[in-house]
Amino acid sequence: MSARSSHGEPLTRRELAAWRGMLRVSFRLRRDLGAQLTREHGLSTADYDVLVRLADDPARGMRMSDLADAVLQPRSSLTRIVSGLEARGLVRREPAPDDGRGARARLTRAGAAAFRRAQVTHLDGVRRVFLDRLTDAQLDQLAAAWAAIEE
Amino acid sequence: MSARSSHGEPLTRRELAAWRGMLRVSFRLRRDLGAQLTREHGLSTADYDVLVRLADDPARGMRMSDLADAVLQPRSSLTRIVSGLEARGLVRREPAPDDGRGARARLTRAGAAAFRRAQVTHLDGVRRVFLDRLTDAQLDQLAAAWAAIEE
DNA sequence: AAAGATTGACGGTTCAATCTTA
DNA sequence: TAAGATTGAACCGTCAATCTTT
Repeated sequence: MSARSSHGEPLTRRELAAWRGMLRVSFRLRRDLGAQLTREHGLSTADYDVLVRLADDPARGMRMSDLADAVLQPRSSLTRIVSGLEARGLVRREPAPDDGRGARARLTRAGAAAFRRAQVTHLDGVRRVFLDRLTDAQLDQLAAAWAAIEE
Repeated sequence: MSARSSHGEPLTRRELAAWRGMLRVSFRLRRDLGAQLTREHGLSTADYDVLVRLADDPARGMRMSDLADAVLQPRSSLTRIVSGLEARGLVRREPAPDDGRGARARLTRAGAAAFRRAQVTHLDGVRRVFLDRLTDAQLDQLAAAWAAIEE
């Protein structure tokens, strides 16, 4: 039974299987599903993540700063992503109503429609390569693990 | 009890927790540990992955094509990565002994030493942000999930 | 013709510096 | 002075085209 490694030691077999497995699976899935989004909808994974958040509240949109935090991107990356979406007419920028420094990003009608279309094929992909291969118990185990890691 | 979603439907709460959690955790961990590698050792995550593989057999090294498959990178990406490592004296390229088209990449003495140094702080990081927060049972559950996903 | 590997060009990401308003 | 946001420049990763050897 391989237990746990400590400082200076290599990982045990059990630790390696859990850690390298996550790296491999998440890398491949993000890459393959991202390629599908690009091929079929012209969206990068980062684009899609932003649309997901904006679709939570299509009427009000979101403050640029909050949006950046929500999608785990630096402010500057978010600016590029939103600029790209705006250039394609999927998102509109508006000055923040209460704070002249800020800006809000909001889905356009076309953006909402594009998102709904992309979401259907994307979620089908997530089910096919991830959810359908796991039992209900495994989904709960994974969720518990993520909660433990994020405190 | 939320069961399973199907075509055209949004994900259930259980499905969302498992899927989004993995995306968030793997993205953050890869990003933060990668930043530490860059800061303290001047290596990208991709550099480190290549060194890990080459360190498996420091004497013989590895065929470029096989190395690319092992680290899940396209051939062209691997060429860039190895060129960078070679420019810093950590890796050496040699013509394949049996096949004039091929090339082998092999760790230099300095490369092996740099890898051992980086590995210590990297594995400490992996333990701190990932392994130490999970029970033995959870490690086994994760490993089983990765196996199910990869068939 | 096919396989191994590399290169040119492009898009995406990020840091540091900058601009604007509070 | 600080916060919100953007921009310039550099870096990385990838595709398509190319070169070399089989």
